[in-house]
Amino acid sequence: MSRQRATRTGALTRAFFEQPVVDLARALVGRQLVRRCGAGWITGRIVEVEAYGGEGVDPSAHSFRGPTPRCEVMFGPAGHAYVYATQGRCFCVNVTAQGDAGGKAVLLRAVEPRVGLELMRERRLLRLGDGPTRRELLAGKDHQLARGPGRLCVAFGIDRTLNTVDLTDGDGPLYLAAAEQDAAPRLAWSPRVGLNPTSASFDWCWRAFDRDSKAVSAAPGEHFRGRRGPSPRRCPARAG
DNA sequence: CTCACGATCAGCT
DNA sequence: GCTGATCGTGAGG
Repeated sequence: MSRQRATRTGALTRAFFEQPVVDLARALVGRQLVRRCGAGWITGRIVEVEAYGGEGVDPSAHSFRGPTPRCEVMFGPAGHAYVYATQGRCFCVNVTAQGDAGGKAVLLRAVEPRVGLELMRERRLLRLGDGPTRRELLAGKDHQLARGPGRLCVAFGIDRTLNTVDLTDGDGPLYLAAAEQDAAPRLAWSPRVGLNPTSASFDWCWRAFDRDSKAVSAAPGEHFRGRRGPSPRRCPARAG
């Protein structure tokens, strides 16, 4: 899978992103997310993602009913950022997949911090009151800095101004780079987080995560009010 | 216009 | 571990 040529900055090339969306999801786990901040950098290792199947395929994709001003970028070329505000409080960042097929993208759900921890901590703390979450970060639980799609965007300074940016541009504000040399993650697959467990698409195991990372976020069904989903083991583990 | 929605935090049990 | 408050956008009346 490492036939992608590294550029000067190590940015992944367009061909990498032009894969079927579930394949792209699999391939993204273990790669590095790189955020340029002025003279400095923030980087981390992607440990959890979700594939979204696009127009007419996936009822939980923003693109299901076709392009809207919000999700338009999902209908463009592969390898661009789709950043949206989830009901106000947070942003989420997605990576667009094969551009000709209509609205397919991979949501980045969690990252293990590598470089720029101080800046990430500063950004997270800026938005917190004096509660348990603040105390956790001050106690050195760095795996919590970018655990979850909204927290990831806060830690990396990702907001709607980065919507549509080209993630293959190693000179840009945000891009994706090759994995560290050691890291072939042990992958597991599960239903996506936050779906109603009674919905048909709950059975699609389109969430991929690194079984060995503490930075992986919620279990499937955890955020769905009032009900617990079936165990992830119900999903056949797919070959990594 | 109203309504539903998802991720997070704080506060409580 | 659970619950309520909160926010911006899209969809429906």
